[in-house]
Amino acid sequence: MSAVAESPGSLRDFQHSLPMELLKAREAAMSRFRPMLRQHGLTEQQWRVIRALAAYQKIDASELARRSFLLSPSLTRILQFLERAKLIKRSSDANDQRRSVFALTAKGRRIYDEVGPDSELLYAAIENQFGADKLETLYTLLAEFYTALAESNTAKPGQV
Amino acid sequence: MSAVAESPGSLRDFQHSLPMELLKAREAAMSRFRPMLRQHGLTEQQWRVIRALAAYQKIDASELARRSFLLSPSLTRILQFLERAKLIKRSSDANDQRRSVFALTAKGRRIYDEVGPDSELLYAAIENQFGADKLETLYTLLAEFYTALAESNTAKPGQV
DNA sequence: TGAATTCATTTAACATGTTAAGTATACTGC
DNA sequence: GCAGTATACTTAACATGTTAAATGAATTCA
Repeated sequence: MSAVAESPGSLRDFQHSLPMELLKAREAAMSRFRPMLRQHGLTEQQWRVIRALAAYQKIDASELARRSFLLSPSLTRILQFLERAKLIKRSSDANDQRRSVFALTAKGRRIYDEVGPDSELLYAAIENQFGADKLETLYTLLAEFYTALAESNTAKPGQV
Repeated sequence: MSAVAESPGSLRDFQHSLPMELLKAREAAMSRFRPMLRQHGLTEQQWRVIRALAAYQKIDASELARRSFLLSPSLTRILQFLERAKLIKRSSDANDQRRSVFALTAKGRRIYDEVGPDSELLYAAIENQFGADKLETLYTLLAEFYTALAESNTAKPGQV
């Protein structure tokens, strides 16, 4: 009984697992952003952190983890990297010595202002290529999926 | 001019970047599979490789990379791991000395037969919770997205 | 046929993902 | 006010992601 894929059209056939389809779609998009980010010397995750910081000025690591959807060990390393690169500045919360709060430096904001437009261009190209309406539908469906499943899940990235 | 998020409802607002939404949806699903796989001593990626091998008996590394959507350096390491764990067996292609071909061992097939049903249960739960029809729509949309973008992309995982 | 090129896989180096454990600070209830 | 517990990170260890380069075997074609 060698388990060659039975019922080839079935939803959960190999190649058709949901996590893999999500991964493939994500990679289709990321393969466009990654080279651009790399030219600015950033990884995808570093850019997510910078964006979060650009939007909120001063937030602590926990909040950053939630907003950039990173697990705290990854975030710790990324913050160390960005700090050494002088793109962000760390200070400590006076009311709670456990917390560190972070903010973009002038250099960090400069990079944000440089990368932002490039990113918008790529998004626009994707929207154009796939169709704005379908993209909207996809966003909605993904959000619904996330919500439907997240309710009964325990731990998720960004929820340290 | 501190760049606090303008137009909060816009499609490309922070938190609403497409790669991140795809990541979140994927994580919502994977957070269910990961603990189950871990109980069997497998990672997600190792399981993807085993599934591919279960479906195709004997395939070379390039084909495996395509079907499990892994980059070749990752696949190399995973194959070394699975080989040491005696779940797969490597042999060399007589017609092309550059290629290695792989197959599940008896032990490998046993694990496949054990994990498969557990995996099906989790899929069924997700299908149940999100709705089979919406899940179908999501699959379709993801495939369309992937196709629409992949055409003009150059390199993708699994395409070494 | 043999130099040049392509192809399949591996190695290297660094960044992130994932789980578990550690450290220090804050909080809670007695 | 202090023991016990919870919280906010950080470190450790191992697996994978990502890019570039290396190695060795096939292929091409002058």
